Amino acid sequence: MRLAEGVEWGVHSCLALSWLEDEAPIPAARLADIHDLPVAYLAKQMQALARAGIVSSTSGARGGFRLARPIREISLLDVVDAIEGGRAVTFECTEIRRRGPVGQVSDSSFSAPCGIAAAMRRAEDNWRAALKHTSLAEIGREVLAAAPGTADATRVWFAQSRNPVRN
Amino acid sequence: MRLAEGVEWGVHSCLALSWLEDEAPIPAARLADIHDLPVAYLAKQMQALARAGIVSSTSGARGGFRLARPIREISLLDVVDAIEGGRAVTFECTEIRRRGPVGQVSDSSFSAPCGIAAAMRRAEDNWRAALKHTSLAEIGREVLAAAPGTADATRVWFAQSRNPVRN
DNA sequence: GAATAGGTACTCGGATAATGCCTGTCCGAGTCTAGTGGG
DNA sequence: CCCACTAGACTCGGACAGGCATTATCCGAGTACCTATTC
Repeated sequence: MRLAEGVEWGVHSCLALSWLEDEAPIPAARLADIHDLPVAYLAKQMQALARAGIVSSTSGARGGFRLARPIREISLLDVVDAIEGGRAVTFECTEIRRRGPVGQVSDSSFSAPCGIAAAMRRAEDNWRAALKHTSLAEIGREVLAAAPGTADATRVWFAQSRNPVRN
Repeated sequence: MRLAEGVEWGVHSCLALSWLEDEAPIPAARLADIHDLPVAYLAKQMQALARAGIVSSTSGARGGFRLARPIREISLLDVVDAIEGGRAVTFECTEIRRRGPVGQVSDSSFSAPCGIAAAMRRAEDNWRAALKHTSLAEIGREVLAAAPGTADATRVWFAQSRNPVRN
């Protein structure tokens, strides 16, 4: 069970967008350059973030992505759900309790959810609660605490490459 | 992100083993019959449980599986880790923060873990703690509360099919 | 000189292949049982 | 009658394919900008 790595990309990209607080949107290609990621695939993840309303997209020349709301109002859960398509459900009960001879014999009403599913649901709720409680702003602070120069370096690199030399 | 469905099978099988508290081990084929599961694949899951020390296996005629310890001493986390092979890690940091131009520029020591990984780790710890706190005995009680006849039905069916008619 | 129309380049968006993991299956090694023959 | 041996069958264990989700990619639709032409 592994979370899609697009989550990591999405969070880092949102952090970069917050550091590059600029009036102009930033295209996916530029965001991909920052972390040396596959352009097309990151673009796909950004589309997911746009659909979820985390970032807003602008088409055409000088277009790109920008944060749709302050980064402190974006939770880690928002990004996870956006990338995973809302199906970030760790456990899906297949109701095998109903199958087989025993399931046939005990005709009990299965209206109550399976005990396994209930327990898994409780654990998953804890997981989601922790993710919801964490904002990208907090994560950004942690990232900068570990590597303080990152934000400035991002800004410097972006300014230098703003008008790239054409061949 | 979906948990392997073998987890559900493993838990139900362990519950069945606890209900069929018998001195004799129960072969995987019999366990598979209970819930109408693919025999070979369930056997594979049972092997994983055996490797993890949750059940003990006996080879040869009259062989099979039995619980290695009381069911109240088996946590849901034990089963999840056993089936998932210990790699039930929801998030794996690929350290993209080091890649790309910015990562190169900011030569900061990356000894501290990435902020994203840390936040994910906290959420995952909550998840694992909830799973660890839940014993299969509790789940069994919930299952029986929902469908009270299950345990008896399992015992009856097992006794009836103990000496199956050969063709 | 200013405005407008057209062309061009750039960007997102969704539709389309390739890869890896989970699912599913098979056969061989080992072990216990049961039957048989001998003491 | 009891014991040892042998043959048989049963069970687990690990090695071997198939299906599907994730990963990765591409091309088309739309938009803004820039340029050239006209008034």
